[in-house]
Amino acid sequence: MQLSEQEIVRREKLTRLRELGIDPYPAALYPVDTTAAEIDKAYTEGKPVVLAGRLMSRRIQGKASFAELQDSTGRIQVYFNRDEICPDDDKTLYNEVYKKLLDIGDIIGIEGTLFTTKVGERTIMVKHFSMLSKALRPLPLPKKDAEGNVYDEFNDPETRYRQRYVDLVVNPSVKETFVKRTKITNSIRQFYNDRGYLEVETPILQPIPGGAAARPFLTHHNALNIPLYLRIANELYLKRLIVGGFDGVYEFSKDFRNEGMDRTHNPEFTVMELYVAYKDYHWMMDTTEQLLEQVAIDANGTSKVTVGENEIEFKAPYARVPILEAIKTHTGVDVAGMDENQLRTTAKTLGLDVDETMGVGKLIDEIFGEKCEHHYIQPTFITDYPKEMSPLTKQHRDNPDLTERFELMVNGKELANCYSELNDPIDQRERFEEQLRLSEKGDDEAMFIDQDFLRALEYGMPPTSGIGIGIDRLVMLLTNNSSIQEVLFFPQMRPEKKQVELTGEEKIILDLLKPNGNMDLAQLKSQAGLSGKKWDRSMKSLSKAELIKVVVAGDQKSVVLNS
RNA sequence: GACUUGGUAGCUCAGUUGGUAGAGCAUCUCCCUUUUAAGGAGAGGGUCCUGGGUUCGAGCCCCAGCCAAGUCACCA
Repeated sequence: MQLSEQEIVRREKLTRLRELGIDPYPAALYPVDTTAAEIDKAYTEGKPVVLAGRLMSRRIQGKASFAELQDSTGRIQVYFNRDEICPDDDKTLYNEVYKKLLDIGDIIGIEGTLFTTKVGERTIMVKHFSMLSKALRPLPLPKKDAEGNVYDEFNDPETRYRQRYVDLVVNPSVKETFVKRTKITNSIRQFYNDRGYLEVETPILQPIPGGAAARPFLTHHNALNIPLYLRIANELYLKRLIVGGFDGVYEFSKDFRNEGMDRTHNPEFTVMELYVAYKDYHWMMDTTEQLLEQVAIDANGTSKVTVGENEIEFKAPYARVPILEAIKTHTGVDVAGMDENQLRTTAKTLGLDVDETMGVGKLIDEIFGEKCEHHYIQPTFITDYPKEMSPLTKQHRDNPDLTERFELMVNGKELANCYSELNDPIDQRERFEEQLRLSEKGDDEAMFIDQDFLRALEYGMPPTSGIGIGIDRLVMLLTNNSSIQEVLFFPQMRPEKKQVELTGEEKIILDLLKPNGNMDLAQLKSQAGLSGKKWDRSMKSLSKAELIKVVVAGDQKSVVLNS
């Protein structure tokens, strides 16, 4: 491995620390009794404290030095004075260990007392310090001036996502986002638990990927010798639990979809799904607006949130607009009652790109998506979707062409999706069969038929309302982030390319091959002049790294350089 | 998948018409006992993303590729 100058220096310091009898990675616990935030909150002049954290900056002035220590709660200034740390004649601990062998990024423990400097900064006067973990790589060092301007910000998205640990250490706002994410999920749990709903866990590995229309990830179980899919949704399992007699169940479901990635899509993402028996979608609207108001307040202290240019008010109640009315409002066209051909003509008139394979449902969805969706900045329930696009939803009580479904739009995007769940097993079977026909027509997103789910429905499922809330999108809204990668600790990335390190022997072989690109094996071996063992090892590792290939043609063996 | 932009020191970034690779911070040496983007003096540090090509000469021009971001397409 090629080390940078600074990494070499830090490794040398590691050796020197050990020579001085200091373990740079001690095993014993460190008796921390406070945190940076606690000190700030309950400051008492002269109070003795013990705390630990990462050294984030240093201002050395000869025999005294100020530094900043960062723990999980924030930063606190610490003061190292030579004669405080080394009261005797031996000044090694200050002059050498502190000044020379400690680096920014090292994790240390300190014992000291609180005091206030001439400039008025609350500070810890260090009496003893301990090395707890030596950092061998230098951290990026963003700096902030008195006005709060950040200099040398660590902001390259690729490095930030690949090395989130570094991002978290140096960018406090990143940490805040993730703390808020947990506050949000905790708030939802609290809200549902208070109402007596049960948090459950259902299979992630599913033999039939049901409950949504999406391309699944496929894997294989060796012992059973069957294909298994990573779930694209957990809906059908939660409904089985409603059949089983639970009145309310919810799950924070990590779902997986094998589709494109962009600012709002990651291959794995989180949906909170809730199913409650004896309720309908009107009840779910009432409940959801209450939930989101509470969650916004728990996360930010207010029901209002600024998202990009918009201010969004999560205070209940939210507007409720039937989808056909939304289309009428934003296009001037009343599409109610139109057949497929009329809708297609309408869509074309509106300048939309539609084709012959689209049915009534997809056409309406397309018109809404292109012409209406982006208008709904404030939370709005769009209701009563056409039947064709909702195979798991109960038919509308007043209109057989529609379903009892809503999507919650916020900031021009879908945040949640809810149905009065279809519980008529015969209707459900017919809708699945319709999906099967779509699939045979070439719709690769049509749903699979889950026979066991149908069997469960045949035993009887109470009328039930279910909702799925996109947690990543909710967190994006409540933390004002426009990219899903900013709300996932470890967003999916293409793996970094391995740096292939060649040994001297491997380089000799490659250099011999370079002029012609290939060579007779025996000739190459004799020219390389390596021992049998070294030859063998080098050739194996070069082949494994796919740098060379051995080609056998009858008795003729030759080595080819891969381009 | 298409297009656009980017990849240069540990970090953030300059780099002119193609002519020996730069700054700030960080690092190292020295000075400095209440500083805070501490300060002062000096030094070291580079696979210019990778591989080809053009050229006397490429960080810069051309071709191919890798990685990322953005936009679009796809995606309930």
